[in-house]
Amino acid sequence: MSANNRQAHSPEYYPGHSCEDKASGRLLLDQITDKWSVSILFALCSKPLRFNEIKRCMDGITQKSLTQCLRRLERNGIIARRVIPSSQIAVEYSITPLGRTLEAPFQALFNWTIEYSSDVTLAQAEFDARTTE
Amino acid sequence: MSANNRQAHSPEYYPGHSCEDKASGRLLLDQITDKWSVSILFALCSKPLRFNEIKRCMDGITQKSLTQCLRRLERNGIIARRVIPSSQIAVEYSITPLGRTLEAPFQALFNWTIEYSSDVTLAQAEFDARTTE
DNA sequence: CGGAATCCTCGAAGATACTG
DNA sequence: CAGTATCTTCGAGGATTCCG
Repeated sequence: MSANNRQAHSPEYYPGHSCEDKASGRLLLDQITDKWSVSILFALCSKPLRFNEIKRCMDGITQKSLTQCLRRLERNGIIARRVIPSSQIAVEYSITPLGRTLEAPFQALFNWTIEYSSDVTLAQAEFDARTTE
Repeated sequence: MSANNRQAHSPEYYPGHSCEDKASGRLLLDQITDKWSVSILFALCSKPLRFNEIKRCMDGITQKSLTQCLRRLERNGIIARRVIPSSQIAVEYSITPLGRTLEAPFQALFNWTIEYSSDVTLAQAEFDARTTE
């Protein structure tokens, strides 16, 4: 807001929040807006899924990446991991109440991609044409 | 270098079913939810800024990363680049109408990080305690 | 001032193999 | 089935230099 002050080492250009909010906010965003997390969260929003079920949805993901992503989401309290004892090991992942609170913001972002994807595509084409000539 | 040895990374389009929407949506999300784009967009929401002004805001960003990020945002039609002829070259970056439509979804996400950061921190502490013992 | 061009590193992500 | 354990590669990102 009132951020006309320019300093070399402590930029204060942020509307309404302090530097720490901004930095930690971005750090947290990095944790949850990565390549797969949004898709995984959406998948789990409808119903709990098992490891390989998720893997099948996220076509192209490796087991390692999926494991890492699920761990991070679990650590951040977004999803829950439940081991189902049976003849074959089964692990069910489900969304937590905290994870539910992310559904709306993510949906808003996703809706944006749907609504404006054509505008973006058009802008890309124009940019590419402009820079190729 | 030969492309033979290189594993083509898996195609992102999947025939037919509902995952396709999410996949393409994710591709677009990857373009705009990267490490710096959100912060840059927020910065430009208040007012247009010049290259080094943005650089000063994004503490820690390198010139190269900033250039790449600005190019991508410009290509996607989110921001506009305007060269101001003067004794010294000046380049002003501003948000486009299309970019404006992203402000609300991003703000929602950012507000989430503010609102629930303590919950996440708590979840992390519990997870770490659980997995250390 | 606002970049482009190089060089370089370092860690994320892939491939593969093994296990409870 | 749901992972772990290694090894390797590869490319994004940092540091530096130069330039209109």
